[in-house]
Amino acid sequence: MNYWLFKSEPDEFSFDDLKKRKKKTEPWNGVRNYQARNYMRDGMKVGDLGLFYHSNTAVPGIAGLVKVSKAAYPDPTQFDSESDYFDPKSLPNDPRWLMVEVTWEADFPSFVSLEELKGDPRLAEMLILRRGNRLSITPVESRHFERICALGGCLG
DNA sequence: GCCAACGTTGGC
DNA sequence: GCCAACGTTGGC
Repeated sequence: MNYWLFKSEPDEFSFDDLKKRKKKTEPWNGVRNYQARNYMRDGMKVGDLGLFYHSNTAVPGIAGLVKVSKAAYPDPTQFDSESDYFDPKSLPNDPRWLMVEVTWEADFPSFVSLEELKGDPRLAEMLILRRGNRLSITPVESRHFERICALGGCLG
């Protein structure tokens, strides 16, 4: 099993929004970065767990847990000229962008703020904490994942 | 294939 | 709203 971090701006789509979705599931569309796409394509398997991170908001941090419920497949928004995510250079017979689907898995009894993540020496090497990191999807080491779950009061 | 210019991200 | 950091673009 692999672990991941999914960034989302809560003003656009929050962890609570996910919980309110039908089947608590949402296609993770709109990823337009090759490295993030490759993580989805090459690394993500159904059943992998993810940390749902709120970015670009007053108190950034991790709101809860999601599970990858569908493996990578072509993101239809790349072919939709009405969509913000439309990519005229992507061809239907050779799609450039992929997405997975994520499903709500568990709330964190306590939100784990970015400040808290930064303050924990055990998490110092996390990709998300590296300067200038802007990837919307990053892999998470199991030791980091477990530590963050403990901070959030999840999974015993 | 270099690299300057540009647009975006995201914490603060 | 500022701005540092980064990815992408496109002229050469």
